[in-house]
Amino acid sequence: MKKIKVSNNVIRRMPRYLRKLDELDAQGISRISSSELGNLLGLTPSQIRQDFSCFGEFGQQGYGYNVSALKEEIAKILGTDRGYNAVLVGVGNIGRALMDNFCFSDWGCNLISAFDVDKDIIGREINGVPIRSMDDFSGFLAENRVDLAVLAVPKEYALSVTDVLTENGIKAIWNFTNVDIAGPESPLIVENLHFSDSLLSLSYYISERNDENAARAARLERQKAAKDKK
Amino acid sequence: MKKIKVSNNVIRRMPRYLRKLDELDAQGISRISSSELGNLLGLTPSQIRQDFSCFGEFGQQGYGYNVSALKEEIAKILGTDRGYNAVLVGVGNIGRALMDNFCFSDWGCNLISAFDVDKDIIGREINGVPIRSMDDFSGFLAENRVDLAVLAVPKEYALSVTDVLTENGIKAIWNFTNVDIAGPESPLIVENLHFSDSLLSLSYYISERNDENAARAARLERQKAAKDKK
DNA sequence: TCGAATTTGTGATAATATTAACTAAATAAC
DNA sequence: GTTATTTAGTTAATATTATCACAAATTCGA
Repeated sequence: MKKIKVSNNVIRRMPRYLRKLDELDAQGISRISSSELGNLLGLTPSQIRQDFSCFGEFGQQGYGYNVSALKEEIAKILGTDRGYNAVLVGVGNIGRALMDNFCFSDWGCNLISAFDVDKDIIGREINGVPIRSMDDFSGFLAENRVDLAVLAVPKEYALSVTDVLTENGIKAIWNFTNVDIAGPESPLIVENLHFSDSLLSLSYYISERNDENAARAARLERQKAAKDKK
Repeated sequence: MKKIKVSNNVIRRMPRYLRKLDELDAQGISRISSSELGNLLGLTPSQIRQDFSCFGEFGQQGYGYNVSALKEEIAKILGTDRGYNAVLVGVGNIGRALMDNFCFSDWGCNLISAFDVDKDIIGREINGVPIRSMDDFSGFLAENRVDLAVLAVPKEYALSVTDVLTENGIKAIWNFTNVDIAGPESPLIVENLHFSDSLLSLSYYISERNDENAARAARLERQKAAKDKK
């Protein structure tokens, strides 16, 4: 087991492993080798073994990995057993969708409160989670451990609300706004879900494929023309 | 300008450049150097120049880059000028949030229709976008060019709906379900927005920092104890 | 107009990340 | 019980990515 800092790329793959293992476990599959897992995920067995080796030895030569044990290990590595408390800031459309649909507890997080400025929804509850006024934010934090804030306010407010969060001692933010809320120097831990970045990447890949197809078609066309001439 | 295949990492950075340039442009800043941009984004100037050099020469020695010209170039690289048509499949919470809040046209996409199976919402319109029945999906595709589908159905239906989409000739999917809808061999272009993966990464980084802090505290504690003893 | 100061684009280099090869342990077959 | 097979963990090799360094082009103040 290596003890050096684990790279970003590895961390980004761990949740995928976890999801796949969950799926296999649900299917009643109890044992898997690195090559089988690699086939399922489109990764090389080497990479999988190397990734796991960052955190320990979870397999058995000649056997492979026990699915449910490995699942537990990875879940633990990712911190799902730490019972982090989250608050949602901004109960607009996205925030609402998260409260309704996203099962925080599946991933070891407790969504303990939501906050908004809209008087019409303050005091209500969605899925057992109360919506409080931003005025009560600081007081709430004094009485509750909060490990992360889910930022889902309209983008115009992203920066000012981030200031409020940091002033109140929030150290980690799950950012759904389309704005970069922390500069390179910031001590905040920020995880961005920039929808537009994602869509633009997709747009690029579509364009790339279209261009390839167009080039291929043009080549065929030229060949055909040359043949007809002859 | 290099003509080799542009790497994934580069593509993932391009949208960030675009967003920052948009911001600078809105602030009336017309000129920027790679080092200034690097400072804003936490990247090295070299990397920025190298990234851009994959696509052409957009700068000017001794001057830097013209913000709005560069913005246009990058937008074009990402395909925002191609007028891609998108359809939304699944008008639940997330789908609804996208229709209400996400401005597809800002990124060069036209959301031309949504589809769902819920009779109560079929026939309605949100933000000018009509909601149709999945029964009409195939017919709609016959009459309209559709470049990508936004998949926002409950995860139980993710795979079966993906089958329907591919059967109907959809080649690219923006996937909001928490499920991997395409294996390694699939010809589909899939861009995933796995919320849970993102949250778990955040959870890891929080845990990592907590552990570091705990280790530091323990070290100080030991030092203090040793000193007291003496 | 000139010369110093900028700043790009790029080839060379350094650093990372991935893949392959190897070793040893465990299992399965006979 | 012995042997062939499987397969993890690890070290080495390869490939990819990021950074450095510098020539060439341009700007800008004097």
